[in-house]
Amino acid sequence: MLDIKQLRQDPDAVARRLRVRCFNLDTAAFRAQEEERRQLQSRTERLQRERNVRSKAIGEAKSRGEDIAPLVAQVGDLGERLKAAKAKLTDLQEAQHRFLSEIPNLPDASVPEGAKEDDNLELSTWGRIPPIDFEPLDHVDLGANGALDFDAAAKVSGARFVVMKGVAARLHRAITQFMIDAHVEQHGYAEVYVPYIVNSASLFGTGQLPKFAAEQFTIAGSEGMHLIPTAEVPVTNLYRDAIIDVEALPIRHVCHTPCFRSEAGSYGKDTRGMIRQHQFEKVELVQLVRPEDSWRALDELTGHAEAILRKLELPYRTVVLCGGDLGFAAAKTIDLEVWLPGQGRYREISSCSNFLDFQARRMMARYKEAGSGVNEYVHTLNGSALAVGRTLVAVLENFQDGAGGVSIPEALRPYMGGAAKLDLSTV
RNA sequence: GGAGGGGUGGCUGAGCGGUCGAAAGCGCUGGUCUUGAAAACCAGAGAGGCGCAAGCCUCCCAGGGUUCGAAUCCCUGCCCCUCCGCCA
Repeated sequence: MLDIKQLRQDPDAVARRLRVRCFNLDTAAFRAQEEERRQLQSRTERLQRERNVRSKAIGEAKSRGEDIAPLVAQVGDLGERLKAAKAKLTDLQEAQHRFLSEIPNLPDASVPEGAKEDDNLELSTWGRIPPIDFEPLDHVDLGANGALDFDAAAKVSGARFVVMKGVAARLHRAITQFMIDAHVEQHGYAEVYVPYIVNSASLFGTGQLPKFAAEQFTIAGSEGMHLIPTAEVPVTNLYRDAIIDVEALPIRHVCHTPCFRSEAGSYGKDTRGMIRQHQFEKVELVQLVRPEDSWRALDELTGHAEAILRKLELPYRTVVLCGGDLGFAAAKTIDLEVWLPGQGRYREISSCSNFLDFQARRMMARYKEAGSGVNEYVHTLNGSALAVGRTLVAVLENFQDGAGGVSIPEALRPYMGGAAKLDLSTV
């Protein structure tokens, strides 16, 4: 949620900045709504004041033992007028709130202009794309002997699911454990376990609602309950409606959850393999920090995600998302893209964002500034570190030996019973 | 699923038709004292909105209702706790 004061002060400036992310802000509508709200609010508050004053006078007269009948008679239809004014004001305020709720965050000044993925800006690359002297297979072919069973998944569930078997399932689990341990032991994150079903208030807090209801899986017959699209939602919302002890900042959580996405509107995109699934696992990093620390925190958090790729010896590049590719709540996002030999290109494996106070304002996550005692919004950040399924794909494709086997990166071996090689020929 | 008890400020918790936005304790902030800290003492401070300001308005889980007036009474919903049942 944007600061409405900033909008009131200079709607055109806000609109200009939103154009970087290809969002068109209707400033005329806002101004009209704001003018009406202002008038209605002051009228309603005048009526409220009058009621308060009169009622108080009646109370005082009564305590003195005087006859209150004439005073009560004087009140007349004040109550009715107040009720009517209040109802109109409530409607207007709700409309304004809805309007405000659907405006995305302002992109940071460093965010490049651009409408789509191709306009993202490469920042750096790491690792050497391995010279493969055979025709690399993609993960679907590598797992074709049953390790990655898309047909089984289609039978029990439908499209965009996978069944992993044997060594593939174990590798998936190993990757997860390895990543969580690294963040807890080396990067200073506190592990949390959270519900996979959340209420609407939580989805509103992180920005998935009201605008992106179609992208969520909603539990039928259970009012307002949704499967989480990412751990970001339950973890960040741990601090909804809270005034956090300043000593507790920065808060850093690592959380492993499945993620559920309807992928509405992505028909025909990435239909092969497990790049885009309705259900996938992710190890997520979430930070809540003091406002002055958030940009540094974004660099650090991105570094923590990068550290995983480096330990896994996976070549990758970092890109900064252009305005048009930026998520609703983010002020800036750095994506990590891993090299996939099977596709011959880089694919997103992590997305690290600074939301500034955008989410905090939606969920009233504050801390009390020492000294001044003023309540300030925290800044929130999160990033995948990493998406587990895509990491599995990257390991399989980058470490394939050309003979149906896959060597296991050093870092994962302790989690694979010490094995150095994966045999995918049978399950 | 059955029966009961609750939801009040950062936290605990009192209030149960009118100077109640709310006692008290803890925690917090400033001061006194101290070499410094702790303790003690004094003072301050709930959350949000509108307004240049003076100031005004809202908020005691949420939504309705009764009333001149609701934290307080009534209805509905949500959530929590205890006991019984069922259960990984």
